[in-house]
Amino acid sequence: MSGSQKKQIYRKVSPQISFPQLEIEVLDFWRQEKIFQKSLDLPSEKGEFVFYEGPPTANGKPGSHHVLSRIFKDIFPRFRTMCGYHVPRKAGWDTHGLPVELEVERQLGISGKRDIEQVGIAGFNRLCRESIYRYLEDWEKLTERIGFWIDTKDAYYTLSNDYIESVWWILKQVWDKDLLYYDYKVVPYCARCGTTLSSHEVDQGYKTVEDPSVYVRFPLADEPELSLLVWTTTPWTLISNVAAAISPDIVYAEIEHEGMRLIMARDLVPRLFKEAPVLREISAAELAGRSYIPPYSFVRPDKKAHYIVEAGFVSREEGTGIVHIAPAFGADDMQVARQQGLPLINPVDEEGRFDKRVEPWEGQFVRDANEEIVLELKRRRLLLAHVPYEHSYPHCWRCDTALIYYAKASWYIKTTAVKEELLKANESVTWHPEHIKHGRFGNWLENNIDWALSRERYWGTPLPIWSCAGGHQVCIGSVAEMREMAVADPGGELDLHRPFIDEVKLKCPECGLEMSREPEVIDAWFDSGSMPVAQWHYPFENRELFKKRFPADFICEAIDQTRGWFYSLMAVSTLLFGSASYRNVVCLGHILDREGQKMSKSRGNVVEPWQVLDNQGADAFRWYLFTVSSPWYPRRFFPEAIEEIVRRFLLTLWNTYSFFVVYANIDGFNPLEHEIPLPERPLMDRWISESLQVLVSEVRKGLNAYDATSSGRKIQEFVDDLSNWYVRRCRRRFWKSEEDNDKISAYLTLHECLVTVAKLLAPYMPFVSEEIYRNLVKSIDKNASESVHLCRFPQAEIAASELAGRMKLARQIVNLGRAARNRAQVKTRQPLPEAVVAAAGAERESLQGLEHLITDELNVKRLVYASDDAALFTVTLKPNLHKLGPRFGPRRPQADAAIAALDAEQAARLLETEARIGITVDGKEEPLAADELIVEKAERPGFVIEQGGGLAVGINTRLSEELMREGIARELVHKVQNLRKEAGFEIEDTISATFSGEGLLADVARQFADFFKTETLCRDLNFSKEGGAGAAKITVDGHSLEIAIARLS
RNA sequence: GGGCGUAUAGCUCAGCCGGUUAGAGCGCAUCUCUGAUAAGGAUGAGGUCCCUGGUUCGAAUCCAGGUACGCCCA
Repeated sequence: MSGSQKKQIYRKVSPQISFPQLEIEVLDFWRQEKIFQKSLDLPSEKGEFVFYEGPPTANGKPGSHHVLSRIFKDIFPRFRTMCGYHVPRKAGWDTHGLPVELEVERQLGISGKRDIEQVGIAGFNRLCRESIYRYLEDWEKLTERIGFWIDTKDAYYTLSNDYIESVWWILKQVWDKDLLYYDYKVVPYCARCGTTLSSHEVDQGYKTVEDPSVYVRFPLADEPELSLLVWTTTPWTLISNVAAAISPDIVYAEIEHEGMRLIMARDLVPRLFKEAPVLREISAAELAGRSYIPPYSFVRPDKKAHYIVEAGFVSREEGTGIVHIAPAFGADDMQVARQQGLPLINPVDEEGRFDKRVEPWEGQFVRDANEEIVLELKRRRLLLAHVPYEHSYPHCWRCDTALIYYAKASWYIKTTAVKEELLKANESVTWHPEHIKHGRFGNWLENNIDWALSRERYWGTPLPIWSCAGGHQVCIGSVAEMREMAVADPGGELDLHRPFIDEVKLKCPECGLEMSREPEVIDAWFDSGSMPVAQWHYPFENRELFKKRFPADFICEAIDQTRGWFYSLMAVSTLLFGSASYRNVVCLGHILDREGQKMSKSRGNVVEPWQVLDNQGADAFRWYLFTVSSPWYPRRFFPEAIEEIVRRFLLTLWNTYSFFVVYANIDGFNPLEHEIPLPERPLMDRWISESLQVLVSEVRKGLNAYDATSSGRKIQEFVDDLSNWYVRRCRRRFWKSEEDNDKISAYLTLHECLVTVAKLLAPYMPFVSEEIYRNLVKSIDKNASESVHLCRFPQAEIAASELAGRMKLARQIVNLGRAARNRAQVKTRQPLPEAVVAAAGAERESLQGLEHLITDELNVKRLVYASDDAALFTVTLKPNLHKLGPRFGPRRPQADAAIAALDAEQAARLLETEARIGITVDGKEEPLAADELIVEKAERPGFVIEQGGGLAVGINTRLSEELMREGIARELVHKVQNLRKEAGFEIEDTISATFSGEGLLADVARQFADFFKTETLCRDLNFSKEGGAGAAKITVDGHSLEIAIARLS
């Protein structure tokens, strides 16, 4: 029977594999056969599993950090699909907002709102719309290449009219609940972009900067020789000063310093001055109400100002205990001003520049004026000290300009009114990792402030609020409503963006006057938070669909979305429905570079994903990200790390698979033609099959709990066992010539393992698992699913027995034996007479049936159990602290001593026979049970012994003549195998061999001719005196022989 | 200043409920095996388990305080 004449059942598999190449082929297959669509069309007995895609801003090329979130968004939906759920995956794109505008500003070479308006809003917004699509192709390409199955054909776009209309509807609901209001507030403001930033935007731009901190003197009006000492880090706000705040809880003091009399908090004096005598103490009550001479008087206040007020927020830790108040530029200041009826002085325009009232610095950006203001104060001898102050200060997350706090009117959503509901909604969410729930996210909700919704910008969802000169306002909730109320219906298709929407005038339902739209657009975060509703154009369409797909079972984004999308989703759905829009969140950590720095475009340390995808492939990339560490930990990433994955895991798996295919093709083995029940298969098969079943249930459990990491690691361990123990130990069963049950069992078992592993791996590594599945299953079974992704996820079928433990024991013994052999310095190819295992009765029993495995692996003739330990080992006794610690407590040292005093060997024997032994502690008899002591054995000379894990294995190295000759025979086989390999023969090729020369080697060859012929597939063995041409000379232990081989078949 | 997280071998990471000699992979050195493997195996070098204190018979593990780093807030 020659294998090569049989039909090749499986497609030939090369051990030389290019995974990227393979993946491209699989992608083609998916595309052609519409496998993703088919997976959505599968019968779904478990119902819907709802996934929401957090819309990325396609405002730049995707990087490796996007790969991370996109594959985690992929794995769980794939898994759920295989478990029988219907998992629709609608893509989405975040298309509005400042980033887009900035990109266009750059493109046009303009900057700021004035420029934009000069260009014209219509043209500008048209460019914004176009800019969105520029990178979309890159995103879609990457998405497909990494195997992220998401429906990009049916994506939602936040810029679409339908989407906007849904957002309007949401805002109308909020309006109707009276939660939308317009108010002055001091807000973080980017003067360059001319816009207010929401708190979650501010979060993204903190940077450490150095500002001038100044100590300034405010002379009292009625006592100019006595001054208040005031501290501030924003000198430019002194121009807008209206009051000085003190704390009723602080004791103040009058001090003398360089001839000046100053007032400040008593306890802070030593921090500022080495030597400054306290003249007297002053209570806050004494100071309150007194007037002082303001540092500047460019602007005349319209109300009483420049006196001392009391306020709660004044710090006793920092500064002087007296705080300068500029209501236009500080939230606390504004609050005090409201309470005290103080005026608001704001000589700063919307671009952050002083207006003409501040003559010396007119037109200067306020922060840039700091330095000159400090100098000017110094000239007037109002400045006492000027100390650089390093602190974390917010910057615009996009344009990097330092923000200023600025009194502005804008639209707010009163989220604080639903704070309790937000907290309640959060309780219904399962967070991974758990600590986010009551940590970062929970705290954020606890400290909730109203959502600053409006942006004085251009490219965004327009605020659907119109107002009239009569002071009336309406919020419209649909396009139809707008048309109905319009003075003149715009007719036809209307782009709901600015400037077109601004041209729509409404008739005031109350006074009949013409209403104009409020010019603002809304925060793009509100767009993204609206996606559960707006992606369906709900409630105008898809009412049923929306109900079915709300809330999401699963969402996944990086940790920076805590205050971003995670919050906006939560806030919108709570405002609308009073509940959360997601049930499970996987919150990913950031990807860091080799040095542990966050990857970002500005740092220039972004690893191009294509580099990895082209060299190592998507599966390796995915596997690395899934298994290297917990997904919520920040992880360092560099391309070389992926190479190890390929070598250690992918190739191991691939070669196991290729091993199967090579031999199954030689034997024409088709698993469908055979059936051998597991209990009738050899022990090795039962062992690996049981391990597989344990693996299946663990992986299922893990993925159900959104834990891809530990499940993945377990699969990796299994593949290692499969390759490096099962296949290695069972090789001969595959290439022996008899086609008996033993061989069939091996094939069946390996086939089952590979197929099941392919299915387990499908959500992780969708490409290679597809290849393995299709070749091993689909090619022999027309009725099988055409893709592994259309299969059901494996389910554990049999319970594990004690086999795993037995195998572990055997492998431990093998490990010890190998170590012993190594130390004995005898080549493994040289058979040795025996291995001696010292094992307890129970252990011996559990090794039954595994002995040949050990002898074979160690290449020894027999396995012997040491009947009397004392003959092989010296014995020492140790206390079992686990037991004796609790029992003796503080008396343990004495107990230890008593144990040390025992005769170890005698005691060990006693323990074995009686299972107990007595010691005396503090004059008291204390009987010890066997498990309260640990018996350790040490090597005795004469054997090479290794021990560990309570086991000991000795190798007997005595060599007989016969064993020596057998060793030589194996050496000859080995050399000939190498010759075959070098000659490039196929594994199944038969050969003829001619040995030339006389002496020990030839002699051994004759003696072991049969063995030699079987091992090397030699059909024709000849001996001659003289070597022919092409013969190779081999040498073993100083003896030599020439060998020539030739292919027969 | 506050919150959350992290800190274990040169690198990447495991170490549950406190327990005996703290592990794995990669890398390095020595040896070895091999007709599936780009692999496998053995041994070795390499550790202040971030620091300090506490609880305990016993702490990498629990508690408190601190340091460093990351993210977030003020």
